[in-house]
Amino acid sequence: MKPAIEIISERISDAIQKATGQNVPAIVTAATDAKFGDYQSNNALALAKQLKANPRQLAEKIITELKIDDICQKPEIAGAGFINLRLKPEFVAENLLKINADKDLGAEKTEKPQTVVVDFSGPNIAKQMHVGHLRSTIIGDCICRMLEQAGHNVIRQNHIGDWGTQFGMLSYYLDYKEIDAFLHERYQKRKAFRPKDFIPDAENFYREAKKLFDNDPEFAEKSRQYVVKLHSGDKHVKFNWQFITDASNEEFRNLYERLGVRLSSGDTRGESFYNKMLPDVVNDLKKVGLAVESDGAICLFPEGFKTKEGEPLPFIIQKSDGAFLYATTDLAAIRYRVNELKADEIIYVTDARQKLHFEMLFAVVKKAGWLVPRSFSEGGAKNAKLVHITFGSVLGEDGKPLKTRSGENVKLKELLDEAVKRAKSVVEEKNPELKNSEKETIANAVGIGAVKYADYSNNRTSDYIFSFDKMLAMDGNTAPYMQYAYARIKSIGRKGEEKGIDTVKELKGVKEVYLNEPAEFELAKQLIRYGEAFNSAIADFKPNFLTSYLYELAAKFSAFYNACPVLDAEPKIRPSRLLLCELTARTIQHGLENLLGIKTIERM
RNA sequence: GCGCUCGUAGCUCAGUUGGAUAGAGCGUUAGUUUCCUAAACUAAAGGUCACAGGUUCGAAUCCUGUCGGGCGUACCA
Repeated sequence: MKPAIEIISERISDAIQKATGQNVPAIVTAATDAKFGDYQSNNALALAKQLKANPRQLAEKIITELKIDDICQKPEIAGAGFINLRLKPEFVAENLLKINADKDLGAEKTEKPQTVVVDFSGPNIAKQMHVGHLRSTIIGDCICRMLEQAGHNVIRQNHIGDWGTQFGMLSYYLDYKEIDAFLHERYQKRKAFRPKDFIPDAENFYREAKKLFDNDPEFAEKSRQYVVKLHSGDKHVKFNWQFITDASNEEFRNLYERLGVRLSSGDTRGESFYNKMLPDVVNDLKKVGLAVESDGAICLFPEGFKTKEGEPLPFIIQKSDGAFLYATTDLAAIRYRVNELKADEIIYVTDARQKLHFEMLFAVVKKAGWLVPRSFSEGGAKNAKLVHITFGSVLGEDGKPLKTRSGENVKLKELLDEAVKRAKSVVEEKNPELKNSEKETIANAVGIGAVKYADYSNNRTSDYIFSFDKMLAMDGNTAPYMQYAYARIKSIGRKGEEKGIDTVKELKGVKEVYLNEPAEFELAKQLIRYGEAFNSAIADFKPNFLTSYLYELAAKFSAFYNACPVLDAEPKIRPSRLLLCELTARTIQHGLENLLGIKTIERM
């Protein structure tokens, strides 16, 4: 089902074609001010410049050709040449019934589904996830959910850091401290010892190992040998590696589940997965003359990148000691995704600091011609599209990157625990009579939802200041406000039952929609715009377009709720009001749960 | 040094790609409850869109420069 704004755009385009012979895309936006109507077209202003015509006269010509009386009232020309459009209540009412019949409430499917690989989250094994992983994980998940909603074939890839020197270091440390024997024993009795219980220890081990690595040359040397051993498949070292990897993955899965992020073990393709492909990556690039040696390292020099000294900036794919880098792994991953996963598009969700790396990476693979699957190298298949989606940092109240008092990264688990704890105390205060299990459910939904919603509601590209107080506030654009609006609607259903009103039956029987009260009409117009909001959110991968739509919806619902009794309405209009409630609840639920992965609750 | 990015109300942030008198929330002030969850609603006050030029019918948005913050810039990811 097409959003109103798209139908209007098409009509405007046609009218311009007829009036001027110009074939231009329509410029239609939501009106900047309610007094100008619902939508406005600014085409006349833009065209007048090109055609050296008077914009108001041009607007006149356009609206005489404009066939839109099935949707809008008579178009008005205002100001310098704006065409203002006001939706007809009949059109809104009819659309309300249409979205009621649509399980996706007007969110459109794409005409050409693509295979899209989304690379996100990417934590490191042997370490707990921290705030630094929050944004990639949840923004990446939201992007996947939106693409899936649009009908694309989405392949999630969790590029975890499970290889490299830091692991050799840790693995050797286990032997050095004779911890491995302990592990072996425990690992045999898995039931009594879950690998994830090991993670907090692993982190301390990691810290100590790092200290030794930096200060003890012998330890450092041994660590490097362990990397080589792992590389060559040494059974003992491999065992240590596997144990830590399993433990970490279990920990990650727990967090993803809590966060409502859809990432399973099947989506994991860590650095280790690509390890065996790395020599070929380097050799193939050498063969075609793109990779050359420089200061002992194997590098590529994509055009347009400079060092501090103004020299060509290298993209290093093999260090002078022979080791590979993340650049090498990323190259191997692109090949795998293009050739094996058949990606039409690859999306990377990382923080903005990695911008340069991805610009260089993309330049290199384009030059190497790796974006066309090998089986199509004679031509035919088109280049896979590469996209780097960036985001800003999470800052503390002091405006600096969020850290604990001791200067460490804040653990994601602890952050979520705190949010849930705070939500719990609010529930205790507001609704002490609820069962404890329900309080827990509410606290989890609200606490975790608040953290996610706060992130989503900020512009993805800018930094934001993390504040429990703000994200858990009941006023404003927050998860609790959205969840509260939802819970109130659900409460109407329950109250109706108590009063002996069969709301389900009345809803099924609704044939006519009454939008006579301003609050009803405003809410209805917002409801039919869900598809429009979805389209703009997915176009730029900006979740904040969705949250601001949902917030406006909830605000309009609250105004309606205050102004218009539902259960006590006259029998004639009650079904119509129930429909407004029902559609609001479904839209909030669809947006929150399907697209943002935030739980709604029946009661709070 | 060079590159990227940001600077919008006291605070936290939007601003749909160049449109009309720049919008929300918090906070402040003033109201609303015999009524479906007041975790709500209604309204008011609050702005040199960092600064200075330029482009044009029109600029928070585009171009140039200045000031200020953040990030990146050859073997970490």
